[in-house]
Amino acid sequence: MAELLNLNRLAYFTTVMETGSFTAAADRLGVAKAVVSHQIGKLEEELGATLLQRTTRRVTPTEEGRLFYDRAMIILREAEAAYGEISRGAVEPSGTLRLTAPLDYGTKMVAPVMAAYLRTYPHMRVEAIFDDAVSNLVDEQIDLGIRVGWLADSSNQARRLGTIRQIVVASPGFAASLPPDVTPRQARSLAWVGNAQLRGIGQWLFSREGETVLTELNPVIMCDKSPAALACVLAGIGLGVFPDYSVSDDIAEGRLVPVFADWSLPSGGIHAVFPPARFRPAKVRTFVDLLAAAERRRSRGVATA
Amino acid sequence: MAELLNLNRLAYFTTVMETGSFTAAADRLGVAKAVVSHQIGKLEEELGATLLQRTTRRVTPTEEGRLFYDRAMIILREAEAAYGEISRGAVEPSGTLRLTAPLDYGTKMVAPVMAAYLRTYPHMRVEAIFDDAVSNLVDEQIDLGIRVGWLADSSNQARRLGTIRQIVVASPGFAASLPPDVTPRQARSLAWVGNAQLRGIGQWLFSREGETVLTELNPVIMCDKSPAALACVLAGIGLGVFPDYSVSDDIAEGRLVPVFADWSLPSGGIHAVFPPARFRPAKVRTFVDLLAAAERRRSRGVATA
DNA sequence: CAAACTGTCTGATCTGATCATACAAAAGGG
DNA sequence: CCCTTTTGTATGATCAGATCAGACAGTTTG
Repeated sequence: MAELLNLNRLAYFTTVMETGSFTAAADRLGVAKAVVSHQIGKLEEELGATLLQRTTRRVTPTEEGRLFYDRAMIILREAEAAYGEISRGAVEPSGTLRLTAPLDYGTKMVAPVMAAYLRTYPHMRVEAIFDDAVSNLVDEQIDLGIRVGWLADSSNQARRLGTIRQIVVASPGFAASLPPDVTPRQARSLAWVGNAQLRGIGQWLFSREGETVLTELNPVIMCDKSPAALACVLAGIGLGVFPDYSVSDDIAEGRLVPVFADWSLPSGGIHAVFPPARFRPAKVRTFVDLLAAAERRRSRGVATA
Repeated sequence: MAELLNLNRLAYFTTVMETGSFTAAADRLGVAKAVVSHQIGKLEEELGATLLQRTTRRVTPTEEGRLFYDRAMIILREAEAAYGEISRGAVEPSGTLRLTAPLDYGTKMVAPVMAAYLRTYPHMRVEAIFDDAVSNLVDEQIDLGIRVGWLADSSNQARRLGTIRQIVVASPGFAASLPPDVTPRQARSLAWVGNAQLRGIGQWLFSREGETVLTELNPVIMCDKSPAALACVLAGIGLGVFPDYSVSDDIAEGRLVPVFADWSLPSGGIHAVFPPARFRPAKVRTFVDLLAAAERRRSRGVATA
């Protein structure tokens, strides 16, 4: 495995074969005649065979030359195809996109984007892993991770797609049972549905026009999965804190109502995180663009609602 | 057709893929780690895509990397095969040997060597052009030319295979009709069969132990093909001058007898001439070796006869 | 926490590709 | 037959880029 073949010389050789002249080949390649002459000489030396019979006037291939030309052309075509395929993949999505997203955000936001993505790029394949907090993008060979909340990772590159607001909601029935002038200050005395998915379980910071209230909630039920917690709130068990995207439909259709609507909780970010790489494949870039657009649409919708 | 792809980097990449490590790849390639790192980086830059995910601890291919590896392996295998095929051709005969030889020498000497050659290298093909004085080896794509007599060409490389002696012969019947003490001095008064193939038609220089006779012959028949001239002599029309190889059989079997046996005519050379080339293919080299051996055998046979 | 190993970076070095020019040989034109 | 043009090659200067040795930061392992 000692000596490497210098494959770059193949292009010189095939060009000479095609043009039938060193001078013409040099022109086409944009180098000096002497370079072509030298490179062909080196190639012949490597092969230990004469490829081209050169009179001062004409250059004709030997039998070896003709044989080698066919092989060289195959190699170059193959190489061009390989380079093209990969380089095109940098422009146009191709292959399989492996992504991961939190379950609730995934079902609400990512799944529709996946559908749109597959409509736009029908020959793509998508593998989605809907799980909260995936360990390692590199080990799992994941192209794209969606993280909602507050980024913990540091080594991965990330792009912010949007913002989540956390909203306190209750079923209309439960909301009606609350005192009309209730504020977060009475939070501890109310019935809460806890959601282990969101951080800051212990304390929540409510704020309104510079006025802030830091309070502990008092979960009467603690669920470790968002959909379960949501189901509890829908059932009228108590108040719950959820990211806007997961309750917006229920609010719009009257199944839930916001509570403390003029107060706000700390907002988190929605981030796309990528494994460390010099270049971002098109399949990832386009998907993230789609998702970001969906996020912008959503935030406008929320803003106007 | 502007930018050339640097195909040499493919070997770096495949080695990293196979060893699964930059360090191991560097070892196998016999270069520094930094070189491999740099070359892979350049390759990824050329492609505009990341091929290998590298943690400090492990290196895993991306989807593009795995895809590209397959293509790269095909290319490298193809290249190795192409180089091998040609390089092997420099050691072991392969392909087609195109040769040219004079008709008479060809039928007597070259044809048997061709037979032996094909027995030794059964997968070879030979194209023989039996014609006297072929114009241009390069234009006709001829690998090997046999020239008998006196070399005129200058630009081609040549190798001397042997010597021809020219012999004056006659049929036994015609020889019997000659005066027993006839010498070349009486040449002009004898009946000659002319052979346009041999040069020096006009005058012949006979020599014996320092004694020389320059004389003109007197052709009663002039043939432009050696075999025809030979047929005339065999028919007893007159004396003829022929190269030794073309009459040795007839002499041995008594159909012809030498005349002026103790005189000699200018001897010529038998040469193998080659088109200008840096390297001589094995198919040519081996054939010439065989022919040279046959010539040595012949000259010994003549010497002992 | 230390040791070993990873891939990458840095600056010096040097191979080898490239260039501009000159040249010999051959073909074509007058 | 001379002259011009065009061929591929030779030459020496120049420069890009490959290579190397060593240092480095990060991770895994014990």
